[in-house]
Amino acid sequence: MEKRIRIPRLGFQPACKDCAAAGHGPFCGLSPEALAGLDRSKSVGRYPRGQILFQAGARALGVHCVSSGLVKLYRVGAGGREQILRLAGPGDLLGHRAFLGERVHDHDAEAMSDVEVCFLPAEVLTPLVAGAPPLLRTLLRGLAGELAELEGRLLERSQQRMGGRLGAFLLRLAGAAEGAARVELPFSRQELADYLGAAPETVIRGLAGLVKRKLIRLRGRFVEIPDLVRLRAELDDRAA
Amino acid sequence: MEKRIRIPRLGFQPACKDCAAAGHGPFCGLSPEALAGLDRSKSVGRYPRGQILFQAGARALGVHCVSSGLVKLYRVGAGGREQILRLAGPGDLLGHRAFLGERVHDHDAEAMSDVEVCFLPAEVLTPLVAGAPPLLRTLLRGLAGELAELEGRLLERSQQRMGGRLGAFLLRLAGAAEGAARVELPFSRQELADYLGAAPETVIRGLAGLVKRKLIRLRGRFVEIPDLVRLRAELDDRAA
DNA sequence: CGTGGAGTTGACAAAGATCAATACTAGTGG
DNA sequence: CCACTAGTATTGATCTTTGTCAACTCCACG
Repeated sequence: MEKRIRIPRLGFQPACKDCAAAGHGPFCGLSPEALAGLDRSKSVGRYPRGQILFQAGARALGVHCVSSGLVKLYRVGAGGREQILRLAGPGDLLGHRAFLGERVHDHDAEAMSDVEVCFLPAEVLTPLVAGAPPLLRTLLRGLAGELAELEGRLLERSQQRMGGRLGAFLLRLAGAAEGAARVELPFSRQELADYLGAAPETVIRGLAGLVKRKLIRLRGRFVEIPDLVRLRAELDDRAA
Repeated sequence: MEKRIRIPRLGFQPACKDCAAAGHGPFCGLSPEALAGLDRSKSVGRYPRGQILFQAGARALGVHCVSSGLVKLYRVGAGGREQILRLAGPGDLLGHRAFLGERVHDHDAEAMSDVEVCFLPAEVLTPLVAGAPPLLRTLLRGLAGELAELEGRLLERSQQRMGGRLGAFLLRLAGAAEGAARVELPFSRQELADYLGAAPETVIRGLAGLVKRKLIRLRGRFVEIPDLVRLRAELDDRAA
């Protein structure tokens, strides 16, 4: 998001304190010793434009920190279209979410320009995190999870129409149920619309569409899903 | 997100360990002593449906944890329409973002049903966070910031059309500049579309529209904004 | 000069928004 | 127990925005 990429072509290794000095790095508040420690344990990679840094599904082996250039983080939706979730510029972290939260990357990272990226391996970070109070670890995990969910909704919003979004939402409500399910909508129609980002009428028509295709039945505030497997399948097929 | 609200009408104070036992609370991994400590320092509030727990702009005085019922977190867009960002059910935290990150709530919280909500005041939490390694604090702050940004994009996506979203994006690129600005789009048109969640043609037409209204000028990859104030004003006015 | 890829424009189709009318439903007061 | 009313849900008609597909332009590069 910053003005522009200046490749420091003098030093071999960018020093963390330079990133921190720029003011936007994640390590701003750290002591000089801590920064020097980071410098010792990190490695630096240079990647050409177009290079993939990691892909969804891969385990996080550590955390990246962009030194120069821009990296795009994106998810690929059903139709193969990308949703760019975030741009990471100098001082921004990559892969921290997977590392802190859930083990596995849920998006891809690709260099949009030639980039220089520092890498802090798990060996360095794990003890740091392990030593923290459990409450904080829990908070980190929680925030990572919220972020993942929100990114999912952003993807959904741009790449699915109402039917698909509704179906996905109902499946989330149904949770891990098998076979059939009966879920209570915690919402008025207006609120459902506010959640899904649409007009109430559109939501109602979406529901009506699912009913017509016999994927759900409406019983007031309750929704019956006679066949979860079929609903899931229909959603995967096309944007439904 | 869970099945339904059961108000435990026996005990006066819900115990944290009960939340944790349910498996989804944020305090699952904590030791029994730690949980008991939380119980001692927390207070419990009961609110009727429709009650506002906090509003955007208010300082976070601590962190809430839902014990029973459902709370909706939402932002209100320009036209007064709500975008629901998250539903918080039993075991979910509220207001942690503002507390950990930025001081001030950036969304409202309202009880969707009668709710029971525990409150952990800042006095209890601050020392806990203050004692943590700075790196973790930084990570927490970073994640909180990412969430805020993403929520902003979700709101934008549902409540603004292409012109507005483009304008907002350009203003973000321009950053704190005054008067006029000239920003470089770090994207191809296709990538810009992937970022904004639209077809490339729609993006181009959106840009063309802004050009026609003389709010921007296109110079290849660069965009000139002759009058930032005017652009901002137009965006605020209507969904533009 | 071609040639290929990105960018742009136009014509048309589809999804969604908006506005107005109608149907439900739950609560209220006879 | 029956209207009556207010609020919510639903439906229909119509308009706007966006997506899709195809043509065409504009460079950059060989």
